[in-house]
Amino acid sequence: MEYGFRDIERKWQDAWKQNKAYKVDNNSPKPKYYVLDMFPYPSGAGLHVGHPLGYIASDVFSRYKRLKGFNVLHPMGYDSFGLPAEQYAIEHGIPPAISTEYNINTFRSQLDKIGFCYDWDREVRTSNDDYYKWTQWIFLQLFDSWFDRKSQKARRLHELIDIFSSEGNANIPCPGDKHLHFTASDWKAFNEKQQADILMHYRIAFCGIGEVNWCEALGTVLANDEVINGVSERGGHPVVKKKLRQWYLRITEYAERLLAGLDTVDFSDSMKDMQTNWIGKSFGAEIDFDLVSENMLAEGKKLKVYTTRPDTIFGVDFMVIAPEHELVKQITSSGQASAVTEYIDYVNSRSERERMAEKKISGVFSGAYCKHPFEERQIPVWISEYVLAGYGTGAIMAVPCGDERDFKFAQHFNIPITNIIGSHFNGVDANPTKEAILENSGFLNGTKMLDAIAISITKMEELGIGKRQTNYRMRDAAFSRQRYWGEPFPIVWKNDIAYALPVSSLPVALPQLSDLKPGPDGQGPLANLPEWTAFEGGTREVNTMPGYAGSSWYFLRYMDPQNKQEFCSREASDYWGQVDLYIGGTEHAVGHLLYSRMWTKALFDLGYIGFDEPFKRLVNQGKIGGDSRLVYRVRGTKQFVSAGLKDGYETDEIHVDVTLVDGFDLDMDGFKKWKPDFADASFITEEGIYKCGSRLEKMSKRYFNVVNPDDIVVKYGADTFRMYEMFLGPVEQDKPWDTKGIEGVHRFIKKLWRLYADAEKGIVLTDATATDASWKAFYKMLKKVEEDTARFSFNTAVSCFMIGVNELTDLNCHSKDLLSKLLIILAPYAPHISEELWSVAGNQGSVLDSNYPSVEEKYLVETSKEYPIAINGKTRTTIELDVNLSQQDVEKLVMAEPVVIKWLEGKSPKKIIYVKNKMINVVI
RNA sequence: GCCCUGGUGGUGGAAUUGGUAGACACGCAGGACUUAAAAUCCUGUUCGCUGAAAAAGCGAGUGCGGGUUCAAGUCCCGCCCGGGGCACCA
Repeated sequence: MEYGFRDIERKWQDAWKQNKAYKVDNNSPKPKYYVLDMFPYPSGAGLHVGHPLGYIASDVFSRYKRLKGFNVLHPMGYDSFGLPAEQYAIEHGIPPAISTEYNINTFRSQLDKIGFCYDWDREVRTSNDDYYKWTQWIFLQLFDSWFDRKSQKARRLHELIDIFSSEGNANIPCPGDKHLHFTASDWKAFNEKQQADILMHYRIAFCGIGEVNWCEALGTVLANDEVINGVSERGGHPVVKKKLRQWYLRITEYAERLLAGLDTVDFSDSMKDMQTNWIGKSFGAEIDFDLVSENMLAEGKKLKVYTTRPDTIFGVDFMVIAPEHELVKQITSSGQASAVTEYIDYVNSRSERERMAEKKISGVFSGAYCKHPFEERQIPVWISEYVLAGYGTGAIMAVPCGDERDFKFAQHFNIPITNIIGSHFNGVDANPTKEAILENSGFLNGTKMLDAIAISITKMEELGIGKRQTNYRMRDAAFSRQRYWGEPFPIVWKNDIAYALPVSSLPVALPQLSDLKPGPDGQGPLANLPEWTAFEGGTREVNTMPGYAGSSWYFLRYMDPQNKQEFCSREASDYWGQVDLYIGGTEHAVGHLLYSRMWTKALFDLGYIGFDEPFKRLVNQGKIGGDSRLVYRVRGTKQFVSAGLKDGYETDEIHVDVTLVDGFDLDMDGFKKWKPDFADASFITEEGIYKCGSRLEKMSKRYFNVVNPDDIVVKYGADTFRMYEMFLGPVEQDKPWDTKGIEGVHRFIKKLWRLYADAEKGIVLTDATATDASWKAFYKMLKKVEEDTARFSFNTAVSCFMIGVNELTDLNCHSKDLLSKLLIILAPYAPHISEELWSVAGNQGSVLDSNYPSVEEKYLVETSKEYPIAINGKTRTTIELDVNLSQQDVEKLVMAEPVVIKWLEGKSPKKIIYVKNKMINVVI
C-alpha cells in the first residue's frame, strides 16, 4: 500500500466539499474563534509559493482551534475593486469585470489544491453589487455623521443641526474651517446651500477642496500611504500636489482613539510604532506674533506659529511661513513683491519628487517683521518651502541655535544667530538639547529648558498670546479616485449641494463601460456617461471610492455574508466579535489597518457593532524570497560558461528560469529550447555539468525565479507543501524558498505513512497496546506540538513531528490506538493524509471533528536525568542522576567522577552549583 | 538623520524563564540494498589541533569590543553590518 498522495488528496478534497465539512454556523454552543487572512487582490500573475504562507499558518491554527472545541470562522474572499485591477484590465484590453472574474478563478483553483478549510459559502468580493451596496451604505452613515470631540465619538448629523439651531457652533469648533463661527440665529438665517456647506465641514465623510497627491500617469489622486518617496506606490509614477475637489474621510478626528486603541490590541511593536509615527502626535504651543509690515493688508494681523519648544522663545531669530500660507500676499512688502512672486513660481514648478530628491535650502524674505512678544526686537518673516502648509499652522518660529534646519537656513541667508544655551551651542551645529540652562532668555534665564517649556506656556496663556496645543501629523484620507473600477458614490449633486441617495436606492450600480479613458477636466471615466450622470434633475458624483473602501469592513461581512437587510446583523457581529487572529503582510501597516480601525470605531459609535477595535491580534507573515539562478554568457558570443569557470572570461549575467535548474545544475537542452535566442547556445562546462550562479532576491516574473505552488503540489502533494512552508522558519520572518529542502518533509510524510501501511504488507496497524516507551514518545511530541502550535511556532512543531515519527519508527510502534491520536494532532498540518489514515485505521467520522488528545503526564515522569557537569562553566562530562537527589548526594557523586577529579588536580572545589533538572557546575 | 527589526555551521533554522550552542531538515561525504537507477535505510558532518585510525582529549566558537555572573546566543554599555518604516512634521 503506497502513499498515493494525488488520489488521496483529490478524494478528500471532493469529500469535504460534498459533505460541507467546512461550513460554519452562526449558532453554536461552542465558544467562537475568528481567524482571518488579509484577503487578496486577485492579480493576473496568480499565486507563487510566497503567497500562501500566511494562509497556511492561519489554516493550521483554525484547524487546531476546531479540534480544541471552538466554532471557528475562517473565511476567504477577494479585494477585487481597485486601481491595480483596473490597470491590469486596461493593459490587457479586457473589461475589469471579466479579467477580475478570470483571475479570481485562477486564484481559487490554486487555493483549492492546497486544501484550505475556508467556508466558501461566506466568500465576499468587494466588486459584487451585493457587497458594495453595503460599502455605499456605510459611506452614507459616515456622510451623515460628525465627530463630537467632547465625547470623542461619531454622532448623527441631525443632532448637530439641533445644536446649531439652539446655540450656533460656539461649543463645537469646526474641524474643516476653524475660523467658522455662527450663532443660532445666524444658522436659521442661512440658506440651504450655506447650511449644506457648513455641515460638509463637519461630516466624517466629506467633500472639499484640498491639496491632493495627483498622479498624472494613473489619472487619479492617491492617498498619502499610496505615495512612496514622491512617486506612486503602484507603478512608480510621479506625483504632484494639486488643488482639487475630493472626498475625504475625517480620520484625523480619530487620531486620539486610534492611538489609544493600540494599547488594547496585540500587534507587534514595529506595527504599533509605524501607526504611532504615522499619526505623529506632538505636544507644544501655538503662539501669536504681532505682524509689522508696510503692507496695509497686514494691519492688525497676527502670525500664529506652532512649536514643540516654547522654551526657546528668546532664541527666535526669524520666522518662516509656508509658500502656500494665506498671509503671504498680505504681508509682502512692495520692495520684496517681485522676489516673492518669483520664489512662489519656483516652488510651484517643483514636483513632489524634486522636492524630495534635492532638499536644497531656498527661501525669500517677505519684507515683513514680527514683534517679539517679550522683547523689543523685530524678527524678519521669511517664506520657505521647508515649512509645510499642512502641518501645525504652516508657520514656525525659527530658533537656529537649537534646530538643525533653522540653523542651516540662517547660515545660508546670513541671519544672525542668538545663542540661548551657552556652551551647548558651538556655532557649527544646532543643538536640540532640552538639558541646557537658558541664557539670553529674559524671565526664563537660569531655568532648565525641560522646565521652561511649561513655564513659558503658562506665561503666554496668562498674557493671552499663546496656548498649549497638541498636533497630529496624520492628514485626512483622500477618499475619491478619478477611476472606473470602484464603488460609485451614492451621491447626487444639485445646485452644488451634495445629496445622499436614499438607502432604498442602493446599490448604485457601477455602469458598464468599455472604454476606460478619463473624463473631461481630470474627472474619472464615469463622466463620459452623460445618460448615467444625469439623475433626478442633478448630476451624479462621478468619482469612485478607493481600493481601501471595501477592505475597511470586509471582516464584518464574512460574519453574515448573505444578509440582504443589513451589512451584518447585530446578532452575528455580537456572536463573532473581534477577529481573534489576523494574519497578513506588513505592507498594510498604515493604510488598510488604520482605515479599518477607523471604520470599526465609527460603526461602533453609531451603534451598529459592539466593539471598536476590529483585530484583537495581528501576526505579520514574512515574505518568501526567490532564489534566482544565473548563467554567464561570454560577452559577444553564444557561449555560456559554468559558474566555477566564469572568472576567466568577460561575461554577462543572465537570469535563467529556475525550473530549468536542478540545484545548481542547468538542464542544457531545456535551456536551448527555453528561448529562441539560446537555441544555438554552447556551454563551457565543469566535467560535463553546467553550474549556475545564484542570488536571493524578490520572487518575481522578471527574475524567472517564481515557483508556482501548483507545480509543488503536483510533485509532492498538498500536505508536504503545507508542512514545508511551515517548516521553512518562523512565520513572521522573511526567508528564501529552496525547493530542494522539501524532500526532507516529503520523506517525513512517507515515513509516517509506513507506521500505518507497508508497500507489500498493506495495513500494519495492530490492536495491541502501545508500550510505555511509545506512549512517552507520543506524549512528548503532543505536548511540544500543542505548545508550539499555540504560540505560532509552526516550524518547531513540524520538527517535533519528525522527531516523534523517528522515535516511533525506531520503537516499531504500530498501535492503532496511539497512531490514531497522532493523526488528530497532525491533521491541522497535513489534513489529507490524516483523514485518509484515520479512515484506513477504521475510525468513525472525520478526523477534522475529533477531540484534540490531552497529555497523559504519567508517561512523561522522569526518574533520572543526564546532567552536564561543567568545570568553571565549561561542560566537561555528563552524569546520569536520580532527579530526587539532595545537594549533598549530588556533590558526593560529582566529586567521584574521574573527569572532575582530573580537573581538580588534587584541589578542592570552591563551590558546587546544582540546579535541579538543569545542570551542575563545579567552581575551582 | 530618527524609529523598529535581525546578525548562530556550507544552507534553512533550533535553543520558550541566563543553565549541555548547533535540535530538526537541506546539502555534502561514505556505506547497505539493486544488473543499474529511483526509492529506502545506515554512518559521519561547527572549526582548528593532537591521535595511522577509532576511541578519546585539548583549544576556539552565536557580527565586533568591553562588562555583570558560578554560568551569557540570551542581561548591561559602546560599536559594525543587513532588512523594513518614516523623513524638511517645527
